[in-house]
Amino acid sequence: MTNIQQVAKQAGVSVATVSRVLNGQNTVTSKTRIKVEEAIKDLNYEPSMLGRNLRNSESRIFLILIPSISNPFYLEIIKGIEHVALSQNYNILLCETDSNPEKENIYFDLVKKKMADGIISMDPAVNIETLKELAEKYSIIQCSEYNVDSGIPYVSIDNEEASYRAVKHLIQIGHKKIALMNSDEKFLYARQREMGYQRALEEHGIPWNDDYIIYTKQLGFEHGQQAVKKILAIQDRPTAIFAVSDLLAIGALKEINASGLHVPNDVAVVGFDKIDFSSMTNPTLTTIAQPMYKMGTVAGEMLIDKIRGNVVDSVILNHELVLREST
Amino acid sequence: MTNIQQVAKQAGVSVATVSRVLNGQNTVTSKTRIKVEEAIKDLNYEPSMLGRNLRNSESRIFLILIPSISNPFYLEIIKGIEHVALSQNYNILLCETDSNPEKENIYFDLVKKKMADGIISMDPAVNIETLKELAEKYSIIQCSEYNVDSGIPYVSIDNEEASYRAVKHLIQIGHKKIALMNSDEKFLYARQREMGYQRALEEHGIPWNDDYIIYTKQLGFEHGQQAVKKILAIQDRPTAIFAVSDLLAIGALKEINASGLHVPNDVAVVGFDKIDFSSMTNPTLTTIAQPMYKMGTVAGEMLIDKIRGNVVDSVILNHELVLREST
DNA sequence: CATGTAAATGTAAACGATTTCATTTTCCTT
DNA sequence: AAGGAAAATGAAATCGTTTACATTTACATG
Repeated sequence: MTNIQQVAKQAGVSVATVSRVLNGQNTVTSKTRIKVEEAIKDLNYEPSMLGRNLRNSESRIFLILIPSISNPFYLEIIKGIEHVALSQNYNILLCETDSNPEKENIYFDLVKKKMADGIISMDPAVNIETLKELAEKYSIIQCSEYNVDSGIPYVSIDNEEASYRAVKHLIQIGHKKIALMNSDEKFLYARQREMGYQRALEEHGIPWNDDYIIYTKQLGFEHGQQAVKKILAIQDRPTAIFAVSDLLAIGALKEINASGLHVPNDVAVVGFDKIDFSSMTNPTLTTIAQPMYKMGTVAGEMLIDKIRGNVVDSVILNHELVLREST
Repeated sequence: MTNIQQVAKQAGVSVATVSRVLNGQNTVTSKTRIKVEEAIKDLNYEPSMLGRNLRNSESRIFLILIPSISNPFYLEIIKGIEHVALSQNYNILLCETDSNPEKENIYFDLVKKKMADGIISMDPAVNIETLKELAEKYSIIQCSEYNVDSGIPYVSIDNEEASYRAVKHLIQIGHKKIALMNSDEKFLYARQREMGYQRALEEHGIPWNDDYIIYTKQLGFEHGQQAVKKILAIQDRPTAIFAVSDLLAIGALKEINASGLHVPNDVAVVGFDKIDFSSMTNPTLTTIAQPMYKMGTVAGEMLIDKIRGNVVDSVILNHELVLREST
């Protein structure tokens, strides 16, 4: 493996000069620059990031924490992050935590060991105390999932408002018996979305019905199936369901179909996230579109800013209600 | 940031001893080991991977090349790779190439720059010449998608046999007019699966019909929709479709439903890959299960072997036909 | 107690880049 | 041609580890 010394020797200059050429500094005569460039080509030289990283005390790697790689919602965000990262010569290390603290710690260690320059956390189950502690010494951004008290900058949408709009839509097309398929209330977004649901009902004078709110442990397809069974079994059956995730909604869709009921005639369904698959179901799913790609790019930019030592502010992005066949 | 020097000073030993404690070498007295461990705790010391990586000339990072992060097929493989990687203190850098040579090169450069210790390529569109060249100097494994001539070790399944089994299943349940929804023939797996299709037909004396073979540009949902439209428009309409990817099959499913036909009564559908979503569709999809997780772990182990300088052999894993509602 | 051997520890040189500061070269001015 | 300022280049330190080799320590043996 050829190194910078050998290039310097071949070109008849010092390593400092080679380094300057490598980094495009303009204090190099074009004559010597050419000499160096030829030497680089002759020797097939590729500068080692290992040396450079040590010297610069950086790894040029972002850590991205996601609960599950199988949830398509995150993929689009990741693409956004990646775009920004690559453009600034960063790379991303994808870390699936499975909401498992042990795995989480493996990845946190990575930043302590200087293997990563910063973290973008999208894990709602992340140990917020650990994260806070880490944020004192390292650059961290929360994306989509966040915790205000932590003081860690975040990028997200207005969950309360989005949820309000979704439920209002159901009300406007004539529904009064609207179920909420929520995830665990320990998550901020779950509480926010429930508040939006509540506000929409109140505003239209629809009485509150505890039975209409079902909590699921996770956001997966199967959990949607299970939850909808409970909903369909309610005596005064709801005519509409608002699910806080597309995967839940798709699970519901499938189960409603299976039970012989028709979507949207018997039961209307609204999802949340606008994942790719939400347009592939039968019927296609009305859903709240989060600007996922944008969220990714913003998070990426925020992290770079933070790494550079700047103060960064949290950002709230706009969402959108996408009307499709399920309502 | 505290370094090994400071720990050594605090513990009253040399850096060599600290390093030995860090790496669990047994030539250290338990008395001094304890001294060192206390110093580490006192100073909150975390060894820097940057120094260590430079010294060891390694990055402890795997590069994983996938065409598209959105295709769930790859996710399961990645989980397998990750499992092995973590257990051996490696981390994975996920690289979505979009089958774009430019992006591919960005990532290839990473291994040249020592930012990665090896590559697992799953991209069928990878530039095989570049890969071959790279494989002379660096550790590379092909996973799922491969090229025999390249001489680069691979792990995959027997595509021809899998395809044969899928088509045979359709024949056995009474179908004679079986369409093949294939991807571009430039891919080895596409040619292999077509051969299996052909063999099954021949073996059962079913005449070949060129019209029944449709090629799609990509493996996405929309491509399945488009392709199935062509198939349904054929005069002598097929009663069964074998699609070489679940996403294609799911697209077909949706479109067949939309056209008022029934699956499997009017048209039976078989997919390939057993992605998570294939059990969420209506009806659920009969498909070929590839041992994706296993493929990942094997690929990971092969790569580690290769990095260590061993000779590694290619591996063919078993597949499985999963019967569900669509046939 | 001296001696030899094995075990424990230390010294210093890598690894491969960047960068500060010192030195040399260039080139303009008189 | 001499002098001086500015530009180009070089020498050497530095980043934080690991490890080959040298040295010291511990301990058993005669």
